[in-house]
Amino acid sequence: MRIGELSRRSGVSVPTIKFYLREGLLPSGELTSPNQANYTDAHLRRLQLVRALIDLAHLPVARVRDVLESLDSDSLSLRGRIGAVHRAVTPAPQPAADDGARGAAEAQVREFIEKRGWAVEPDAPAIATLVETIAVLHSLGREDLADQLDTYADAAERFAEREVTAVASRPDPDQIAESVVIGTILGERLIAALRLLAHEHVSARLLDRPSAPSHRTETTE
Amino acid sequence: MRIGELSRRSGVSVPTIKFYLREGLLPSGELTSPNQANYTDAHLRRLQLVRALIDLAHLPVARVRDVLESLDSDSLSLRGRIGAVHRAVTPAPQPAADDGARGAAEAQVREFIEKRGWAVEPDAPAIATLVETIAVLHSLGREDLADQLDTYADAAERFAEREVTAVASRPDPDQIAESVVIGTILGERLIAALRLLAHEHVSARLLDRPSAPSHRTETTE
DNA sequence: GCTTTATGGATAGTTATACTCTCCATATGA
DNA sequence: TCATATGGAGAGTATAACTATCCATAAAGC
Repeated sequence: MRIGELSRRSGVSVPTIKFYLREGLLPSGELTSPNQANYTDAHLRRLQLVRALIDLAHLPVARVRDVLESLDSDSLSLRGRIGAVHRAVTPAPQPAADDGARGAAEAQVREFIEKRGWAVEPDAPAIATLVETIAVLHSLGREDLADQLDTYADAAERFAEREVTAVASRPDPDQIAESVVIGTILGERLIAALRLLAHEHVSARLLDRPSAPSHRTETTE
Repeated sequence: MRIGELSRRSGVSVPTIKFYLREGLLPSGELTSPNQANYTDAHLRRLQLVRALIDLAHLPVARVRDVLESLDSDSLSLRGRIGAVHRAVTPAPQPAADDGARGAAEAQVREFIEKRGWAVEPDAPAIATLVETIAVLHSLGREDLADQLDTYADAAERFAEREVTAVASRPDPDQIAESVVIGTILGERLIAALRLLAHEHVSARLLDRPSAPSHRTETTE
């Protein structure tokens, strides 16, 4: 197919597709003449993935490129791929806590990882995010959340076990690579959305039922 | 304190603080004369919260303003506040799936919520995100993830129960409001970071141990 | 065969966001 | 008293993500 059909089928405008081609988010089609190229279903699929990463996961274009590059390099093992996706997806966090709080958080995280027996590289980008988040939680007085790390980690471990198993069982290496990307990034959105809904449900159950008389914004059930 | 000290103590530059004042992210200090104002520890704290939302949660300034407005309106119940924070935090997702996939996803989500007995408003923003995410998962061939909704929801419910309880037990209504914001937004980062670490750990355990000789981070298989 | 539309490729322009800079009249502090 | 800081307002800047315009050529419709 040519760019027009690719555009129609994906819902992405032709100029935007051209932009993605320039930015390396989409490989160019096979040229049949100097100004005609042939795009395949693989291009369509890739384009859908790009839109998912940009529109749904809100990754910046530069990060999407990083993700896709690691996806296309076939010299990586599954574990290597997972690491590459993590690095592409997790930017080094802007420092948002003061150094004191960060130091304490670092110690807490180190201890936590050791207690858990988690085999992770000490410079994994997620660790920096975790440290910064905990440091901020402490300086904002929500140490209770930071102290529940194990509760969250238990669930995270269960998720990870299922997810890694599911991904590893795919037959085709290309599918594996793509699945890592999709599962890591869209899975996060899924969990976040469900958590918000659960908040609504639980707050309705715990807070409206027992006492409180009339709310306005909400229908009282 | 005056703006200089606020800047030194928060690590935020004076021009940026002025920008936040203009944008309504920070209430102005009490004027003692036409060009002298007095800032308090509450300002410092608010500023730290703003930086956390911007640097750590990557909320755009306009969203931060929405969040803080709902935080400052004291006419809302706890449940109302939670809803307001959700709305401020969850942008309507860009359509990233085709209409067919979205329709199917909508049905799946409706059924799922009913089966769970979750009392949520049908136009909760998280539902739209959930629908769009599931639609994309389907059109990218990862229906297995979308089919595990209950696994994720079980965990989300456990999280929510703890979190809502913790927040509701705060004595001061102002603290409650702020806790909702912090817990909702930073809690998500916490969970996401732990999930990534768990991925690393689990992939090391499941994939390196069984067979493969020595990985270093790359190659082999 | 001829006109209209579409295409690949390149370059320039646009919009939005998040600051950052410059002024100015006034206030503070050494 | 005089350099420095302040509140407030307006203009300027950097970056990201498109969007528009050109052009020579190719395909499609008549």
